[in-house]
Amino acid sequence: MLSRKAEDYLEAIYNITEKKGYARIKDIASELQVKPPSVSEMMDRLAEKDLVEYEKYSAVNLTEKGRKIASAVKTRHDTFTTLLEIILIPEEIAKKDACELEHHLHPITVEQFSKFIKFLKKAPMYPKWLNHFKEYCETGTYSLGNKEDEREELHY
Amino acid sequence: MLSRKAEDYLEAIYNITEKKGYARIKDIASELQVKPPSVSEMMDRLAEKDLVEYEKYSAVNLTEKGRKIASAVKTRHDTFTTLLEIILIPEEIAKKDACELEHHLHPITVEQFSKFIKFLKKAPMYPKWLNHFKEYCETGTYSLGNKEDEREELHY
DNA sequence: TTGATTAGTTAGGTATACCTAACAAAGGAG
DNA sequence: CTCCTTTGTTAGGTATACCTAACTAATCAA
Repeated sequence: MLSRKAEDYLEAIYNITEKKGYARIKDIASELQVKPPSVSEMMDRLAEKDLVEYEKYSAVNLTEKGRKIASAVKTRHDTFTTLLEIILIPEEIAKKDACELEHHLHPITVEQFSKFIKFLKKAPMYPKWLNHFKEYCETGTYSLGNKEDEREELHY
Repeated sequence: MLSRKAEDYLEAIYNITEKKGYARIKDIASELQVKPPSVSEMMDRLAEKDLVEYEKYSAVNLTEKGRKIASAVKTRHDTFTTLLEIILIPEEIAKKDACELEHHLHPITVEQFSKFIKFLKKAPMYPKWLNHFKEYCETGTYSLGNKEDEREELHY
């Protein structure tokens, strides 16, 4: 089993490689806010598990196996980013919290969150619904001006 | 700052104390699925931080400070249990995943999840809406028998 | 009240994941 | 082509959180 942190490193390498074609130790260190020796150490461990190709003093590449895991982690990450966006979490916080969420939840839970998001977004009323949630957050009520409206709009 | 695990121990002590009036080392160990020495060690650390009262060889009690933290963690736990229930996660998985979710998410995120749940549950359409989500999970569509219905019911 | 059982502690060890300080390799500029 | 800067590694240390094995305290039963 891969540790939470190992997954973080794979995802970071994946993102950096997407952006600039290759990942150096210092890129990974800066992405994950750790010092280079921590990265070196992790690369040794990931290389041992055949998740990265890594020659000392040169760039790091994901193996096919590593790339698959990274991409799965990224998908989970995107799912949770979307969810946090829906519940109106400020971007900076969402970024951090998506990282917390993307590890160690049961695959069924991740899948259900993903379905839930799709379910919400698919409904044509979704934008309106979202506004109502926004309003609910601000005012604590569903009220939309008058009771008639309220009764109407409650039907979400 | 308190570690994720320290919070787990506090919550466990809180739950056990609620149930049987006092918490023994072995109760905590069995609740958290660890061995007694791990509990002893953690109790020393929690006692040092004034979160538990702990005399060697006797029961453990939360201090006022510890009880406050434990109760806050429990509230978060309940929030996430409810959320996982809404998205139809089987109980056993939900139990584990709520524990994963209850730590280290930004307070704003926890608060918004909580508001989100209240928002969903407050709507009179909530039970029907839940059934539609259930159906969506099973069939992948909103269809409810015929197109007329579908158009109608899409308005969530 | 003593002796076995249960409960808890202590000592020592493991794994992860981080750090700093000191050293080594790579690569560009003169 | 050598020197300097940047980059990366190695060595050694820290903290958390777990474990097993061995020992000690507490408790209950005969």
